[in-house]
Amino acid sequence: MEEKLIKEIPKKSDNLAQWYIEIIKRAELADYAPMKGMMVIRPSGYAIWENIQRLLDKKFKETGHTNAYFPLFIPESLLHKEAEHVKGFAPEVAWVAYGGSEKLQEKLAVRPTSESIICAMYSKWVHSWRDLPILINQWANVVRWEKVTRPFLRTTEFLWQEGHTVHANYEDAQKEALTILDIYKDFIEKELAIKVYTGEKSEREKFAGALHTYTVEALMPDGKALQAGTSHNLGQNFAKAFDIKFEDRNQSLKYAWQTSWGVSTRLIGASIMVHGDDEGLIIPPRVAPYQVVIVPIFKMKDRSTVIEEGEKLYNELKNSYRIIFDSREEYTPGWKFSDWEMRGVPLRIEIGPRDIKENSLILVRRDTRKKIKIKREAILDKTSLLLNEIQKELFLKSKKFTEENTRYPKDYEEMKELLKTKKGFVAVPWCNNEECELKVKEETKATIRFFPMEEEDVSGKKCVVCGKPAHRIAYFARSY
RNA sequence: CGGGGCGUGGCUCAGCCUGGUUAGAGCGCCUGCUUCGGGAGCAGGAGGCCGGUGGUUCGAAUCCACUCGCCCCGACCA
Repeated sequence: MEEKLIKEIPKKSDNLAQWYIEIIKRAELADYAPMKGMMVIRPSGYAIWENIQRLLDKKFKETGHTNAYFPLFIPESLLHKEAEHVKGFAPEVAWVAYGGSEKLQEKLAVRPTSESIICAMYSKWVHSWRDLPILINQWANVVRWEKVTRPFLRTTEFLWQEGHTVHANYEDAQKEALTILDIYKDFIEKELAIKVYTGEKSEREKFAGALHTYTVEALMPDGKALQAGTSHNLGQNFAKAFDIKFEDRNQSLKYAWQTSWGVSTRLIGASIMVHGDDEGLIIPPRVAPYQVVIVPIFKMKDRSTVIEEGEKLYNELKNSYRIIFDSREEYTPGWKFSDWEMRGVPLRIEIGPRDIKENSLILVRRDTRKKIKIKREAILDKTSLLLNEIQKELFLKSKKFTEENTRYPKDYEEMKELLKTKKGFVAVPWCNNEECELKVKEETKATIRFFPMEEEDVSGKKCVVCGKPAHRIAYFARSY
């Protein structure tokens, strides 16, 4: 039992990076495509994404957003309209220069994000204050020519949603950006069971062309932070560049205020890393492709009875849960146990002659791997109860880890020591000076991940690096 | 993009240093029988232009050059 069953995969605790890519391949979430930096999201991985889409999309709709779809290609001239934006994305844009054998008059960028093409359309659609707000989201793929790639965490092409909204004033845009930030936090904590911090990005780290960038940051088991989602108040930067103007109630012409925000398939990567263990994946019940697996156990003479009872059980549960009945005969029960554990199915039901005779069932939680014997008739209640408990406890575990690895050093020396030995987040008073930020980066490789949303009182406190009066609390960490 | 490592059946690898008939193992896969409450057993079987290109040689998985891909560690990013 204590012996490691998954062969050929390093222990998560020994080598997170290796474990991560091996488990993705073994659990068939994704596979490497024959092009550099690209992957195929296989059915098991895509099912998680579909669950993420379904749950998030519902929240977007509830808050007044609608979906649309904009083109994959962006003419070079459009991409260049907002100066900061181009500068930020230029190194990682893929270009189309030919249509068939004809050289194009103007190169087309494969969208690295869609601000420019969407803003070009918005400038046609926005005329009056009555046209506002525009609250559009799109589910799409984008391409960024990254140098270093990792499945789900950073690939050349990835799937995401990007919301793009237009408002009549700063306050409305700001409110939108923060509403979305809350949706992201709530979603990641409740559905993906990952503890996150929310905060604002520093000038250096903010989105190219944004006024404010807000972020949702999660801590991975190796102590590195992962940006799990971002929400930007774009101010009027894009409106000015793309000429998005409207006439307000007082008949004066105003530039519009905008936001954009997104989360990507990176969330799947975060979930894999945060919850998995040496036996494989642990997928939070709320997004698991299969929430329950039924494994029948039988000797040949019991076969038909057990299969029959198993099917009955399956039929009872199939309308309430995503469930699979693994009646394959070419594998032994023990093999199936390990296989489904590796694939991260949160709950397993074992049914065999003994259970049928005793009118009972064995349930096994993926996270604790504890066997629980229950009355046959309690199965609906118990399934619901256990899935909820697993979901909750996965989050509590993530929360505990994140909080235990968030530290408050007294001075710069201690901060450097913590970043070197313990990793995780360090929260320190900060002067808002980029020089100090760069110094920390140089000496510790850590960057400012965010300034927390809940403003802390820093009066009388001094910047941990330079000793000048502090403006805010900053959370530093090494990051993905 | 710099430093390091690795490419040999589906997977993990041996063979390479010191070139020489038919390229090996374990796992997986296929067939059959027996099994089945934590990765079952036996018997038989299929599957490989040794990442690619070029060179050296009578002869290359093995030596040389180039190239592509993947992983790890650093500089940039969801």
